[in-house]
Amino acid sequence: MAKTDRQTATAARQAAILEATLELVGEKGVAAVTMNDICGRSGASVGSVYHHFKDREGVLYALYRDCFEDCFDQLRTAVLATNTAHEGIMALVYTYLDWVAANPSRATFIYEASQGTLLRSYVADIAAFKGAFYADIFAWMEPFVEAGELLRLPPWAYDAIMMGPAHEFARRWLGGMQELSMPEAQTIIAEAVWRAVRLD
Amino acid sequence: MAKTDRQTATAARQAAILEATLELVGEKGVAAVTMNDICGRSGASVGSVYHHFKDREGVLYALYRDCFEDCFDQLRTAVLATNTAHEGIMALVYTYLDWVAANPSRATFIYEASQGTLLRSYVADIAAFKGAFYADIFAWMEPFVEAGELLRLPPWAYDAIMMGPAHEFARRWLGGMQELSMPEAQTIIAEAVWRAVRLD
DNA sequence: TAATTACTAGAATAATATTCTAATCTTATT
DNA sequence: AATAAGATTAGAATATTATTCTAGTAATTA
Repeated sequence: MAKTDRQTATAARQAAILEATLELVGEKGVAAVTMNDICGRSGASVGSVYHHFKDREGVLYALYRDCFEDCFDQLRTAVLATNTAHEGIMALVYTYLDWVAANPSRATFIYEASQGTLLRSYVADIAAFKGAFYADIFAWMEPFVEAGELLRLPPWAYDAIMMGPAHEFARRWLGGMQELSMPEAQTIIAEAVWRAVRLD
Repeated sequence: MAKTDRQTATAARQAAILEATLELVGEKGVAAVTMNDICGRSGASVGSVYHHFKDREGVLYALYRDCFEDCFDQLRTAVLATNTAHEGIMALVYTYLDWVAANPSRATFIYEASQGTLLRSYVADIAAFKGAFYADIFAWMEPFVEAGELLRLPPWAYDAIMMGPAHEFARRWLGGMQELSMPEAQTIIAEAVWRAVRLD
């Protein structure tokens, strides 16, 4: 079923709006991006933007979701491809920080938007797709936990312990501290996480 | 030198404005708090608020600073009172999460405001007082590093590794997941951090 | 007491998000 | 091909909000 002209045009316009928003957010930060900015940069009229998205928050949510999906896909692929607990944990940290380095404006936006009440109306949806991702990761971990290679912890604790350090570093790196060496950080953080969760 | 009437009145008004802002931020999130809200809740007129603070960002910065100072004071006191590396690391994590549990709206606000570009004009000031805090903590750690009890790492790595997991947990706990047990989290996270940074 | 400075008030202005109405363009149907 | 239906666009009108401005009041100082 080939796409109609309208369908491709619609997709293109929505993509243009989101792309413009991402650029602007990278330049001025979420809080400073106005609907006018978005219209100007994307070439869409006010009416057009409000036709495709419910409101400003709707635009931001769509962008948020796109960014998250991109990141999650890479993490999932990298982790599920490994065969040992150690490799998997390493892959998680390394791949995440690779993604951050490769997509700084997306990463910055995710951190800006995750926090706070910017996407208040969408918390349920966000929780849903994050949950789906973690379910995959937990499924990957379970055999290693069962085999006594990884600590058994409540689910929220894996998130905090395995991703907390990388997030903390990424926030700082993105916040203008890019002279910090990403490869060095990947090694140090991944090994620290491994020490925290390995069992033997 | 006793305070004049005016000085106490000024301090009271500024405190009222910040207190109102904290309440509002707790109720609706930073992004949704308007100057009108702040005036209404605090009883100050528009002119008064703008007399005491440069602009909306200025109000938020003052509140941010107050919150941070309160938290830092407690952490510093708790950590500097310990005598072993293990006790110090435990105190850091436990005290921080105690503070979060005791001051949920302040903690929420700090997370909302640290991220993103909300306090853009004040990044330098913020970096300065954060830096002063970390300097104290590093000074406390140094002897233990020297003695081979704690890993020697670049400074940014201590922050990421020691505080990352607690921050990650706190963000989630504050974001409506308060059924997660804080005491359990304190134990699990503090021990994980200890495994990550101890040397012997 | 007079002058100065700090503070307050709220109307006026400016910047923004959002809504609305009327067009135009695409697709499906005949 | 003509037409109807729905999707999309445009931009003016409205509403909300931050900020500025002007004039006043109260406290402090000389």
